[in-house]
Amino acid sequence: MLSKKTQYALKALGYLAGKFGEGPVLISEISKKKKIPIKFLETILLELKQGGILESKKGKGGGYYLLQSPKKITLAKAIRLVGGPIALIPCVSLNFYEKCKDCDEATCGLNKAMVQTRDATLKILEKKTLEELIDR
Amino acid sequence: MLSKKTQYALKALGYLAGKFGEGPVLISEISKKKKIPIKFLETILLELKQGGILESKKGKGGGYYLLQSPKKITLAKAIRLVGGPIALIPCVSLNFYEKCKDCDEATCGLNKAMVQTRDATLKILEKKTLEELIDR
DNA sequence: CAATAGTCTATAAAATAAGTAGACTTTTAT
DNA sequence: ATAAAAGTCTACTTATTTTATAGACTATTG
Repeated sequence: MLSKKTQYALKALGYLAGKFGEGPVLISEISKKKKIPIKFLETILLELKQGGILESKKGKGGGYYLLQSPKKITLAKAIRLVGGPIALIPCVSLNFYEKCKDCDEATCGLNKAMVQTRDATLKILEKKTLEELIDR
Repeated sequence: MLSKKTQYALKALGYLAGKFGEGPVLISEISKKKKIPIKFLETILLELKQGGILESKKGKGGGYYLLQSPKKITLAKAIRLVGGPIALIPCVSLNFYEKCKDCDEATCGLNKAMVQTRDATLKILEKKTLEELIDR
């Protein structure tokens, strides 16, 4: 399951995607519209900024905005930035790999099954973009 | 990510799958071979028994064993018994569904993307069985 | 220079996961 | 019968992660 934090991040990004090209959006506006606790949202947006997909502006007229077109940012990328692994077990994660202590990956049946699961998931999450998250 | 508990469960089930038809297997044996803390393993096996895929026998010569052929038990079933949802968000889970507070599922883009992800994952996890987890 | 709005540091509360201890029950073999 | 084996049950404890909050600080604008 995705953490609440990751879900908040995706909702916030969806909102920003809908406002792409319209200048900075207030944290407080996103918080209200998407019902995300504002302080928690602050840290999430900051993380996304440090991850390179958002930019911000301080002072009056400031806020957050997407750095690239929503079409250019995949869900896989967004999830990894705040939520970590997409794979179901560490020994099968591309971006957060950790070796299994007690099993040989070459012969481990669980490993094989999880690789396939990961690939199937990624095939979708790397095709879907933030554009798909815009409210209609 | 699957919890450690779920991973332990799958490893234990893989071990039992390899011994299918050979009578009860000691908890302590599984614990040693699969390096799973024995007390934790006890609770996991009990849960799997209550879930209907394992049976146990007490007393000398006792232990745990699979109730059906390893081929008959899918990974999806095993994961759900101990680990809960396979879907990435609750509003898209078949077995652990929870309604979203603030979004309409019919129009929510995230919902759509997650339904597809879930289906892709399930397609694999419902095909793979415990047989695949047997050490070679 | 005052108001606005994001940033940083620090912490706290809540939930979940992981693991342990020990008494209890059932079964088997002697 | 009875002792040993082996799973069961109840009740904790500890650790980790998640979620959330407070408040001071910094940058920008008019």
